[in-house]
Amino acid sequence: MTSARPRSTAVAGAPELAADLSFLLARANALSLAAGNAALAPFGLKARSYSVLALASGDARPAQRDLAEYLRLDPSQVVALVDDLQAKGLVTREPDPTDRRANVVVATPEGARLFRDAERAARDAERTLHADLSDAERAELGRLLARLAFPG
Amino acid sequence: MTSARPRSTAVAGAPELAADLSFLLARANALSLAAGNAALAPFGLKARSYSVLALASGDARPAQRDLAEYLRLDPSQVVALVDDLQAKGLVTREPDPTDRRANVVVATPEGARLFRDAERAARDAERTLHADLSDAERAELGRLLARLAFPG
DNA sequence: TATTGTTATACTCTATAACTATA
DNA sequence: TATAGTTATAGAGTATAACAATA
Repeated sequence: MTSARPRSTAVAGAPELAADLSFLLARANALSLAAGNAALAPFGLKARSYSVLALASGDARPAQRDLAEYLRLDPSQVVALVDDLQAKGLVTREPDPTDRRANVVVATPEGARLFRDAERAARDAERTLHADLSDAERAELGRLLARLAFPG
Repeated sequence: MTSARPRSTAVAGAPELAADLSFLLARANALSLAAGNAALAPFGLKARSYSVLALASGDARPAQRDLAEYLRLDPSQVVALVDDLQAKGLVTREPDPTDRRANVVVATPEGARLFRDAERAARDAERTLHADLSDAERAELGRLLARLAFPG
């Protein structure tokens, strides 16, 4: 017979970290990332590759350097992510007419289609994970997080 | 002469991810983690070891398994973290009188002292990072994040 | 001179399985 | 039979430096 594990409860109420925004951010992100990766797995994507595909599917026509900045990745990591997506036929590297050093990353039609399907699954998973927040609270959280994520 | 990089701006305004709570969470966390690790480096700590030291400094008397659950780490990672802190004389492993399998992790006096100093530095760094949020907004963000971080 | 993309390398982090001692 | 801690190991993620082509 297992006891009710009172120690665990004590830790859960510990004041040392519960008031720490950085810690809450880290823990919420860990849960979100795990749920997101699980939702994206059937599409052969992870959070990273999904993000690259998302930006490649839009109108921004990002160079790899833009992806690195926006996603806070090292340019060398972007190389590997784009290599992988390109090998799967989901994105292409197009020469940037205004800068011959740069590759513009663009989704193929299949890539754009897969992104739309994956996006729906990701949104559903997020909705489930945040089920106990109201729409207004989700919107407020998004506004506050955006100010932390994009200062200045 | 460098141009104003209009592409970057276009990506920053891309609607594909900007509305994605998971993405905002990931990006905000990445910035927070980088700032936190930088602030903790002078103390020989990182976010992980700081969190362990924080819980060991409180009254919770956590077993390693409690630390693993609360910090969302694998128990084998906790072993390495506690080994490191113990080698530095900041925490000790005490036998749990109620369960001879379990080690209770407790801060030494030096550990508790270092934590207090590190905590101040971490709080200052966080305050700087979140300078454009009001106290009320910070509190609201904490409430919302706590509900994501500790569902149920 | 500086920047984009690339490669190579090393380092950290993470996930998994197996083992021991206890429960 | 299950759990706490440990060990080992492999894989993923991250950071760094160097290079060729181009700006």
